[in-house]
Parts: sequence; C-alpha cells; structure tokens
Amino acid sequence: MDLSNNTIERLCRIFGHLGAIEKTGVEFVSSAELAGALGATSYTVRKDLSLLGITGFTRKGYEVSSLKKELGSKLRLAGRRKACIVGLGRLGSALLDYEKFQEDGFEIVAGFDRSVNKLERIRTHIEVYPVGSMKDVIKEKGIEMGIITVPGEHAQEVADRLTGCGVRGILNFSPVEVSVPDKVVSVNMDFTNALRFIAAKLGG
Amino acid sequence: MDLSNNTIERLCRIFGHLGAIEKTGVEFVSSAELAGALGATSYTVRKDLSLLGITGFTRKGYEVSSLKKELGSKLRLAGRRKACIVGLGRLGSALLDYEKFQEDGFEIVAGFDRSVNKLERIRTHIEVYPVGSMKDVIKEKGIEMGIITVPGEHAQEVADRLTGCGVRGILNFSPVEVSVPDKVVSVNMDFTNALRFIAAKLGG
DNA sequence: TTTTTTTGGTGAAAAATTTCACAAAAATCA
DNA sequence: TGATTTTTGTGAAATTTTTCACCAAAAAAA
Ligand SMILES: NC(=O)c1ccc[n+]([C@@H]2O[C@H](COP(=O)([O-])OP(=O)(O)OC[C@H]3O[C@@H](n4cnc5c(N)ncnc54)[C@H](O)[C@@H]3O)[C@@H](O)[C@H]2O)c1
Ligand SMILES: NC(=O)c1ccc[n+]([C@@H]2O[C@H](COP(=O)([O-])OP(=O)(O)OC[C@H]3O[C@@H](n4cnc5c(N)ncnc54)[C@H](O)[C@@H]3O)[C@@H](O)[C@H]2O)c1
Repeated sequence: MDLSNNTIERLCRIFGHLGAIEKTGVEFVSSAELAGALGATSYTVRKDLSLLGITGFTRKGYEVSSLKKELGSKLRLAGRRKACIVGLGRLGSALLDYEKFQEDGFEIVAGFDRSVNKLERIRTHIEVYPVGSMKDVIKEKGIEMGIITVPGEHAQEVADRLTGCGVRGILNFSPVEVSVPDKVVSVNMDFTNALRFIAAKLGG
Repeated sequence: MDLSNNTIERLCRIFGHLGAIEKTGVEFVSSAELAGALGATSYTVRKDLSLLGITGFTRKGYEVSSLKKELGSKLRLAGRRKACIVGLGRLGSALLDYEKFQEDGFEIVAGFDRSVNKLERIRTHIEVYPVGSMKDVIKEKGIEMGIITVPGEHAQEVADRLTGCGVRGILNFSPVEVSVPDKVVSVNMDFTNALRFIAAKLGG
C-alpha cells in the first residue's frame, strides 16, 4: 500500500480529530463531517479511507471508535514512540513540557543542549543531558525521533548527529532545511515561512 | 496570476533561502542549487519563477539580490506586516520574543491573554493586553495577522474574534482546525500531527 | 574564431491527485 | 410494504502538478 504524503497527512488529521469526537460520545461520523473538520471534501475522505481498506456503514458513516482503532493500527499511530529534543532554549523547553504529546503516544524522554548552563538552569521532570551523551542516551532509551530546536546554523549538524545515532524521524523547527539520509523522515516547521505564505496569499 | 499553494510555499522558501545566501556574499545561484536547498527539482524551481515572469541568466543562474527583490515585490513580502499573538502561555510567550520575525518584516506589536495574572507576570518589551481590548488595539495599530496560541477549546472563538476585528491572516498553533471566512487566510501548525505524520511514514 | 559546456525557458507529456457519477445498501417514511 | 432518502465505495473523468525534452543564449575552452 503506497499512500501519498497528502493522504497520510489527512489520515493523521482524521485520527487526531477522532480523538476529539470520541470525547463527545458521538458514535458515528460521516465522511462529510470529517471533511468539514479537515477542510477537505467528502470524496477525498472516503477515498483516503478506502485506500487503507477501511469501510463505513451505509447511511450511518464510520464508527468513531473502530475507525480510530483501525487508523491507529494501519498507520502505526497506536503504539508509543520515544522522542528527544535537541536545543533547550525558548522553544525547546516549551516543547519539553508539553504534556499533550504524551496523550498522543509521543513520549519526550530526553532533552539535549550543548550549554551546561542551560542544563543546570532548566526546570523539568524530563531528564536533560549534554550533547556528548546523545549516542548513549538514544541507544539506551530506544529513542526513534528527534526534535530540533537549535539555531539554524546548527540544525544540519544536529540532524547529522541524530541520524548518526540511529534516529529515523526528525521534526525540525529551525528555518534551515536539513538534509537527511533516504531512510530518514524529516519534516520542517518553519514559522516564518508560514507567515510569509500568509502574507503572499493576502497580497496587497 | 494564479499561483498554486505549492508554488507559493516554495517561492516563500526560496525567498527565505536567498536571505541566507545573501549573507555569504555569493552573487548568483542556479535553479539546481535552489532546488537542492529546497528538496525540489530544478525544473520546478525554474517553472515556479517563470510563472512570476522572473528570468535568470544563461550559464550563470539567478542574481541573488535582484531575485530576492523581485520575489519580495511580486509576493508582497517586502513590506512590513503587523501581527499579534493571542494566548501568552508557554508557546505564545516564546513566540512573542522571537526577534527573527522582525528581520523578516513581521512585527509582533501586541500580545493578548484573558488571564490578568499572565499579563501581569509576563516579561517582554512588547505590549500586552486583556482580550477585551482586542478590537481597539488591532484597529489602532493596524494589525493584519493573528497568531493563535490558546488551548484548542478556545481556538475557534479566538479566530472568530480576530476576524471580527478585521484580521485577514491567521497562524493557528492549536491542534484544532479553525474555520474562517473565505477572504481570510489561515494556516494550521499542528506539532502533534507532524509527529503523527513522521510516525506513519516510519511505519513498523 | 569556433566549439563545447552550462544554464535557463517553456510547451508538451506524464504522473499524481482530486472530483465526479452513480450503483448499492440501509434507514426512514408514507 | 414500497418509495424515498442518505451515505458509502469506487472506477472513470477531470484537473492539477510535476517532469521531461529540447532550444537558445552566453560563457568558457580550444
Ligand atoms: N523561539 C521561538 O519562538 C521561535 C520561533 C520560530 C522559530 N524558532 C526556531 O527554533 C529554534 C530555536 O529557537 P529558540 O528561540 O528556542 O532559540 P534559543 O537560542 O532560545 O535556544 C537554542 C538552544 O540551542 C542550544 N544549542 C545551540 N547549538 C546547539 C548544538 N549544536 N547542540 C545542542 N544544543 C545547541 C543553545 O544552547 C540554546 O539553548 C531556532 O532555529 C529558531 O529559529 C523559534
Ligand atoms: N507548549 C507547547 O510546546 C505546545 C506544543 C504543541 C502545541 N501547542 C499548542 O499551542 C497552544 C498553546 O499551548 P501552551 O502550551 O502555550 O498553552 P498554555 O496553557 O501555556 O497557554 C495558553 C494561554 O492562552 C490563554 N487563553 C486561554 N483561553 C484564552 C482566550 N479565549 N483568549 C485569550 N487567551 C486565552 C491562557 O490564559 C494561557 O495563558 C495550545 O493549543 C497547544 O495545544 C503547544
């Protein structure tokens, strides 16, 4: 099964949205409702789901809890994944303590910084380490994903280090696009570029 | 001229990358180099630029400074834009003091929170206000863009308020997709979904 | 000077993605 | 019961996006 990035992204959002629906106690959701919450069309939602072999019920829609379960297992979002954060400045330390990642199965189990000063000062219940111990900590804790929150100048160097330690997924918050080996999945979240995009769409 | 979102997004990234090249003093850049830095192909870069009527020089590429200038004016990224942040918690207050937005022409000129406590405690040189004064402040300062960093439950309400005050661009950091009037541009940055996407791509 | 190489520009082809159209199934209604 | 409505599932059509092929221009090399 070979899903496009667009499809994967939408399915992940559906998965997230199902969590919210679940809390309301609603049992069934139609493709049109999902589409509305996603900014997509009902066709697209149905097609995306059918690509995974997921089917709903005529005249009822999809059963919320079983859809969530199926998506979770088909997209491998059900298990727990361990992640670390490199760069414990303003942004990195905010992320370090964001409890909601836990709820979604993402466990931030370590923070790294090259400044001993930062490490000493930081107040968190998550263990923090100097970058030197990255290899050991990542191996030992079985960390799969790395979050980069260092200045752009150091982003590539950190990405190299992370992939060198066996990390296969990278979420990069620096404005510099990092290049990674083929097998590694990397996503860039460039806030400034998001603002540029908005400005460009606004025009005038 | 009707550019696709993909094209606009790439052009914005090129614009950002040109800033970095400019600092190195390099005068010309080829479509292949830009493509490399972007994770695109040289065809796409050339086509994107040509859609804007931007042309380069045979055997030299594009002149960095004039390309930046042209992109800036064609995409309206050259001027200064004023933005505000609503929700001054962990993330919002980190964004409030992120100086680099300034360098790119985005001026964060106000912060809003509904908690008086937060407002009193926050240490920043940017003016902060209770949400009640949003309308006045936005009008008075000419704020065009709003950044939402409140909990998901309040995101839609804040988006409504912002658009009600005339804000036309929204960058939403909450995990809840907000719906806005047609004329308003909104971008969602859902970190958890980015992690989900990575996890789904990783598989196993 | 002539040839070769590099790089951009662009219409056409190919590929990918989205939308559509409609059959089928089930709930609702008359 | 039988007609009607609603909603899924999906192959086909339409649209969009990307890639390709190849020409022209200019620099470099011969
Ligand atoms: N803070 C924001 O609101 C914000 C907004 C948009 C983008 N960003 C981006 O996020 C990244 C982090 O921003 P920030 O404001 O938190 O920066 P910051 O300067 O506050 O923190 C950066 C941290 O990274 C550490 N560091 C630097 N080089 C390192 C290395 N090689 N290995 C390990 N640690 C290293 C520093 O010691 C510091 O603690 C930057 O790339 C920035 O552009 C931040
Ligand atoms: N902190 C993170 O690292 C992080 C990571 C991922 C996503 N997010 C998302 O970003 C958003 C902010 O996260 P946070 O951790 O900074 O939250 P937070 O709880 O620290 O801060 C939220 C702030 O919003 C204010 N607020 C609440 N309702 C409001 C309203 N209606 N109008 C104005 N202000 C209001 C609160 O007073 C508070 O100061 C959330 O949606 C969260 O899911 C945060």
